[in-house]
Amino acid sequence: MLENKKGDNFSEWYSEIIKKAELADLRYNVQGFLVHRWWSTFIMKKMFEMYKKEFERTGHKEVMFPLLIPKSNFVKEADHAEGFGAQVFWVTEAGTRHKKLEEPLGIRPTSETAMYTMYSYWIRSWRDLPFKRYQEANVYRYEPTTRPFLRGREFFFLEAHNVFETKEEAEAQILEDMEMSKNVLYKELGMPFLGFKRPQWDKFAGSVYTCAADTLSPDGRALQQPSSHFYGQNFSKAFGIKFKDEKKKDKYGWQTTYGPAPWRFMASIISIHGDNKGLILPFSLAPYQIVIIPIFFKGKEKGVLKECKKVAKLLKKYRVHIDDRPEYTAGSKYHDWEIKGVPVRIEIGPQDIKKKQAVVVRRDTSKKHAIKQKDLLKHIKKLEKEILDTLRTRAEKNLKQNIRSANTYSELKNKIRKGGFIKVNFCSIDLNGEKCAEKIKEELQAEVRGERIDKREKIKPGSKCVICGKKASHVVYIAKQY
RNA sequence: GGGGCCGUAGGGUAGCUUGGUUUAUCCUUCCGGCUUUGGGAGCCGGCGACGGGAGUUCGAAUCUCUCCGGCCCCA
Repeated sequence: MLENKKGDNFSEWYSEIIKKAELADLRYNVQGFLVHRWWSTFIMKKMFEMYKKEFERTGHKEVMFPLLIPKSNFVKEADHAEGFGAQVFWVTEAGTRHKKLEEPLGIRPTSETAMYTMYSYWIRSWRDLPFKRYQEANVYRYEPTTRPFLRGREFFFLEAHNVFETKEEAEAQILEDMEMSKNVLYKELGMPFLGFKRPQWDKFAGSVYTCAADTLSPDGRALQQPSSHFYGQNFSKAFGIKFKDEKKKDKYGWQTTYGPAPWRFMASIISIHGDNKGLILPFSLAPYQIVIIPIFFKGKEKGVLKECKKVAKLLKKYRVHIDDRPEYTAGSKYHDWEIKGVPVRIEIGPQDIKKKQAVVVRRDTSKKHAIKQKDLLKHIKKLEKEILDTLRTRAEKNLKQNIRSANTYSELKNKIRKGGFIKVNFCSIDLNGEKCAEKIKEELQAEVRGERIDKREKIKPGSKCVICGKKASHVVYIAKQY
């Protein structure tokens, strides 16, 4: 059992789990840069793999771009340069004598300005389009405050950068992005989210508009997961990404990007699925999917261990680990693997050998069953699916319970205190709604997350903005955020 | 970016107010040995620390400044 309870003190619980599950070591002395231990590294690699599969399925090709961006590239798109300016680390000198570089090199805070100089060389014809590329890249941002897996100065990231012939194709990509988010986050990882089109005042620097998936943290705050940006022709004009169309005319490409961050998925995995015993991992992510604990009794160690190996062999299609450390008792091993979130534990002792069975304990419900060895593989297969379903169902129930509506400002004020998403009528998610959003920010410390894009929500005629009382044009969701 | 708290072995702590009998407390981890294992076992022995720098002082874990790092609340 952890010292902090998830429900009582979420922040402390979160820090404790990171330490005790050996996800990260916080003792490295550079702020915002995290040392990842093997357990979290393995989990993140799995999430990268899942995403790479999605990218390949949807016709993206993988590339690798340099970390450093010359200043002259970085400033080409004015809004982007302004939006990211304060967050860029600059490399300005080299060597023991600190020789000054001729041009400052920015460490990518995101890779638009690295990639698009090359895109302008590569894209010449309508035949080159659609042009869909992605890369696995760490990005670096000088963030004022940092938290492990939530906000870092080094951020583990995938970014897709696509170019299309038409606006319509580009906007369709935003929906495909949302589908990828759903496939990975919801289907594979059991993490439900809401898809939003962000208000204009909250869009990515350089974009026309931004869409994003928000998960809900157990402390009631929204956490932005993958985001997509529709760039229109902002970057293609700034970087000269032009092609000849079928009528030999020069045209600028229409662009989108999509950025899922497995690093931040870790934050949601921990907080959404974890409990007071520690992390809970679905099979797809668990470095060890099954841990076998031999129950040694004096003089019977060899037989028990042999039986464990036999069972491990039956389950060889899974990542099985036999924890045969003799210097620890069974009980302490249970705790170790519970904190780390191993989805299934199997106990094998002299009793089980006699009965040709194994004791199977699932991490999500703590239910314990003795299973005959001949049925074991089938049983685990079932558990693999059931555990993911349980996690997803639990999370979904929690999300649904935390979406509420408010018709008046005082109702909003009241409900937002408990956290979650509050659905309201709102004047506008264009810039002229910003004043109302600022009021929400100042008085309620909450944000307008935007209107849903994964679900059509029409506004009823005659509806009024919950803040200013003027005619409402959007149904928006308001939440406190990370 | 604003505010608050904090930094003593691998982890958690006592000591700090009032500078000096401190050879720096206790628990845990770790190492060696014995013993034990169905929900955090026990005994014996051992290793291991005052975040960095500067200052005040006869003397600094203790006071001052500064840097680095961490946590919490808010933006």
